[in-house]
Amino acid sequence: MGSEVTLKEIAEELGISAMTVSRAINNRSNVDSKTKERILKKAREMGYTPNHIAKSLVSRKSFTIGVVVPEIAHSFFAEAIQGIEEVTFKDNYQLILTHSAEREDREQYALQTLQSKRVDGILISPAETVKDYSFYQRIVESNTSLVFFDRCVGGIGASCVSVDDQAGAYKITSHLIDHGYKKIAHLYGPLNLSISRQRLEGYKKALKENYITVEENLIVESGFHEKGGYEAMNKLLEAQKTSPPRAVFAVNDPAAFGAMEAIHNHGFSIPDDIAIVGFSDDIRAKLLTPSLTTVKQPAEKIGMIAAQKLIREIENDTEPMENINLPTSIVIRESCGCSYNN
Amino acid sequence: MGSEVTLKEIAEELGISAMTVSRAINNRSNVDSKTKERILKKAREMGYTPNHIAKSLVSRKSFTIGVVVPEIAHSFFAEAIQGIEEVTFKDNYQLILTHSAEREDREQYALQTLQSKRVDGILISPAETVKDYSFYQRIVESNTSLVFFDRCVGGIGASCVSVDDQAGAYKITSHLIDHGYKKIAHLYGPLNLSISRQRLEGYKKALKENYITVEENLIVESGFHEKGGYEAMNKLLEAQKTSPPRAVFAVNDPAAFGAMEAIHNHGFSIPDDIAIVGFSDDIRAKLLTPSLTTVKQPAEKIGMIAAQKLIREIENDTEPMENINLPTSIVIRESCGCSYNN
DNA sequence: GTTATTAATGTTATTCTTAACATTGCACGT
DNA sequence: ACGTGCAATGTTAAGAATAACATTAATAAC
Repeated sequence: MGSEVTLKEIAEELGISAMTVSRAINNRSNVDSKTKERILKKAREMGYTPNHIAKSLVSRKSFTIGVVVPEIAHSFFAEAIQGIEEVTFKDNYQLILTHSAEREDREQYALQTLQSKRVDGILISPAETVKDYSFYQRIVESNTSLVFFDRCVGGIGASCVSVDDQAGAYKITSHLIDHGYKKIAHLYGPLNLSISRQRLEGYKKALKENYITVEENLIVESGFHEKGGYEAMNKLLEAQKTSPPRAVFAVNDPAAFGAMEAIHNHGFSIPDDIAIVGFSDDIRAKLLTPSLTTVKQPAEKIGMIAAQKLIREIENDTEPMENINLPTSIVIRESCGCSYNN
Repeated sequence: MGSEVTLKEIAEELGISAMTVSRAINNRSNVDSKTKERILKKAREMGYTPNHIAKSLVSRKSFTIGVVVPEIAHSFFAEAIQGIEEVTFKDNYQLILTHSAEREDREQYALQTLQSKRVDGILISPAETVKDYSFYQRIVESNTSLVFFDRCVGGIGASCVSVDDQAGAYKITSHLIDHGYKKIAHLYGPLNLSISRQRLEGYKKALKENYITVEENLIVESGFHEKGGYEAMNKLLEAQKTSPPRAVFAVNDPAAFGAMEAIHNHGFSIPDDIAIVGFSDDIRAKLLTPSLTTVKQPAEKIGMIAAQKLIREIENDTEPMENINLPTSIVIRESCGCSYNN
């Protein structure tokens, strides 16, 4: 934050008041066109840059949006952030980016900092470990706009933009059933997050509608990451040693990647012995051998729509709370047992 | 930016001055411990959050760092950003993230906005189209710390953190030569960026040291992205129809991905007909068939070191300008012709 | 020629916090 | 008892910009 030129300094140079300079620079009416030109010229010469900090203090508006994600370097979030930036850039908002590393304490710290910076609104995808929602509640009550994306927390009056997780899970589980598989396992995510619950529901619904009994011992918690997927799948294969599941639906692609490794390590072949599908369409899904059949989430679009919703809530007090679910599509590749070219 | 509690309001509630409240909250000495407790209790009750905007105005320091990248969703930059955030988080700086979409006008606009927001420093990886460096010059002169990362611009007195591109290019080209390949092409990036020039130099150096003539018609511009790599490789294969190159060194992995597609489309096999190597170790490199031999850049580490350097420059006026080159390592996979397991 | 009107510009106060200086009041030494 | 010293607290101004109100000067209207 170098020493910068101020309106007052321009005014002194020209022997006029700071107010007139302010008016000229903000292109208000009621400034003589000659004066205005003199001012703009001098401002350029002196290298004036408006001070948004002072502006924000006066206007009580920062044109800044806080973003909190569990991981920046995960392709879904990186793409979502890119979508968010695309929208906020157009509307002249800046982005303060923080990441929680899936830790509740870091997330709370980040939220506090964002409030101190007086962001106009917050976009958040909560850490998977978060149990205490009172923090979100307080933010909403404090009159800072808050929009969840991807991972939603209901019941606190904040909007959420996500995909129709249940429908996506239902569709891809049905696809496994269409292959003729009966013994289908599910690796589920943290149940405090609605996306995990929704995907679990979609899985169960597909089984029930096809008269397949839901077996609780085929439903194992994996979390959202490779390691958890690997461990969960190992556990499942150890427990079901005599008759492993014929197919697996993992809560997301990273968990599926981990599970695939476990399946290989147990000497099974994918998809001939065990088929597997994921959820996300991670950038790596199509490159694996075999490539992973999965549910495509429009990550960038989720980011864009969430940002648009947030900006509307910031700029319009009567904007209603809303849950927006974008449609998913299933991406058929090899790991489900379909033959696949490309 | 909701209506928030101020120091003054706390002070009025307690019938004391705002200054004392400020002192208590900032844990200064010279506040009676009983008073302090009363203040902290009341502040908690009233839900006080310090106003960093007002603080910044007084202290002329924002504890904010601007980051400008060409693309957020490219794995290298996503990882670098994660590294940056890791460091800035520890030192209590916040990150304002912008992306230029490889466009000079957007980059300049972003830089202007960052200056308006009075960031304490800027980390930038310039867009590949940038021709005019006077903008960077002015930022440095205006006394805002500026550190380049990955893509450097020399001669304007700003530090840069990158990898030793020339050495990396030299190593991987030498590896191709060790395979016995003689006719080795290079797809190069925008030459206004030093990383492109350095990699080109490393390539040439390896050829020369091995008494292989550098043939200009084997050196084709591809840019940094899939599409450019695809087109450049096509062009090369059309031009050299009778005797295609035996191996290709692409300026980065995305360009290599594009080139691989072009090679396949021409009916050649990788690596048996044409070997190819890249630079970056993109998250997808190991998953391709064949997997891509490449130069590993420690993306997250580059981000961390760049952030550390910037913070040192912000906090210490005498911190010297410095070019930091992190070592690269080559990652042997299949596309170079090595057999490879894993 | 005098007043009404309005465009152009200026002044003051405000946003929230804190640095710098000012004041109060108590304990202590002699 | 009286100033000294210091801890605790208060007051004022500053930081950059702007809203709200105030003033000036010039033109228009009669």
